Amino acid sequence: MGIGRPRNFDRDTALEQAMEVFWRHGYEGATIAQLTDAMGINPPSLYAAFGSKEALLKAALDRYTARREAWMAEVLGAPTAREVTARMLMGVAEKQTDPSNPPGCLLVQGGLACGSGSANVPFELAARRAQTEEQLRHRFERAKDEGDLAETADPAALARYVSAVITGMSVMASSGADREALTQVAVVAIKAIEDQSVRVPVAAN
Amino acid sequence: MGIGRPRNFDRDTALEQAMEVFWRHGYEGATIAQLTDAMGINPPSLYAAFGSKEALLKAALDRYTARREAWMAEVLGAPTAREVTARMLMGVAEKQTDPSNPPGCLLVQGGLACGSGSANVPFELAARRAQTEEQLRHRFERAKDEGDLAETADPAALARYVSAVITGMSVMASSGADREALTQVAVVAIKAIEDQSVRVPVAAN
DNA sequence: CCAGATTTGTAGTGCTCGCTACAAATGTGG
DNA sequence: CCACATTTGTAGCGAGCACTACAAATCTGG
Repeated sequence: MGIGRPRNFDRDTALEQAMEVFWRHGYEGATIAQLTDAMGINPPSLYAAFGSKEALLKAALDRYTARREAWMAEVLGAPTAREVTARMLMGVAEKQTDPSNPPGCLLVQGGLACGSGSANVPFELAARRAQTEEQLRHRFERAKDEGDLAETADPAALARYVSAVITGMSVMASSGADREALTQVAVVAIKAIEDQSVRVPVAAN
Repeated sequence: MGIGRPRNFDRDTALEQAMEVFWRHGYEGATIAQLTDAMGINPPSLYAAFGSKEALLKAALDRYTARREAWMAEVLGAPTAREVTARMLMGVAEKQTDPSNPPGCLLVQGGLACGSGSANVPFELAARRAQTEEQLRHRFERAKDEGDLAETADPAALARYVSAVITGMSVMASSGADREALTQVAVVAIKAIEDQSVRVPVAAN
């Protein structure tokens, strides 16, 4: 009783290529032919390894979010809410214009509106975007506890705000905005957070 | 020589329904069957009246932007940059959660990433979004001339920022955010503009 | 009331979609 | 070296896509 013929492609490498296709064309815009072509395999291999087009997307989303976790941890480790926001938005401006990836964010480009047959794809993407917002909210709540954010500040509202700016930057990037344009947006956006930060009088210390 | 059988549907009414379908499902997600069903006509009538699916989308986009022109004029008529931004963002929060329309903005929901056969649709949408940004930039340039914005303010950057926030709010709305959540975002976002506004000492006048 | 012009509804067209049946190929265990 | 398990490439499945050929229907002008 043998173990069978071994597959001759690397699952992670293939998934990486699939992610790029979804990123560039969206879930519905990406065809199986494009995917298998980019992955360097044939349709049966794709279905044996991932199950379906939608399951392949979810695997790609998992890979995408997992890759950003290390960076997110670094961002959230900044000492103040202002610094968290600054690192976040400046990092986003950089990452979303990284020429080694398609522009924008997979969680947005993947598909905001889909046909009736793929109605749950937008929900899947929205749920993953919401995770980032929640991480920011927790961080801002901590900042408020630590006295870093003003007593009147609303951590949930601030997190929603930063999340919205990130999404807006993502759409801008996907439609051709360059790094400088995104950085300008980030710089302005940060001011709204500074406004709610407790200013430590540096000279007085 | 007769004039022919009269069409028995109203072009504008049908276009209105088509716009809703594109808004809800995106360009690629909307099928001709869904469109003709919503419009209450048959495919040959659609093609005779609009030419093609893509031409129908463009007609819907024209209708969409034309409808917003009156509102935009009112927004841009506000006396200060801060007030323009406030009216803009608060209005967006309201409009994008108007239950009589699909949530979000057609210029975003229409399709950020498309398949290779519809590659110019995202460009078409981006160009129309850019129009709003340009209107804001002109208004902010005027505000700077009028001394309403600080000398150090960058009208183009501010316009890009407001445009990005609008887009971010649109995506949030499309994924279920309610009016209150969007309003919170707007309130925070406005602070970044206030920061660059020249404060008129009210009590001193 | 007829001739010409246009729209209508029916019923498809060819094409591409996501997905899979099948047999040859390639590995391991006995 | 043979039996078995799994993957591979080919080739094509039914379904749904955007779009249209066609003839009946409905108008106006004479």
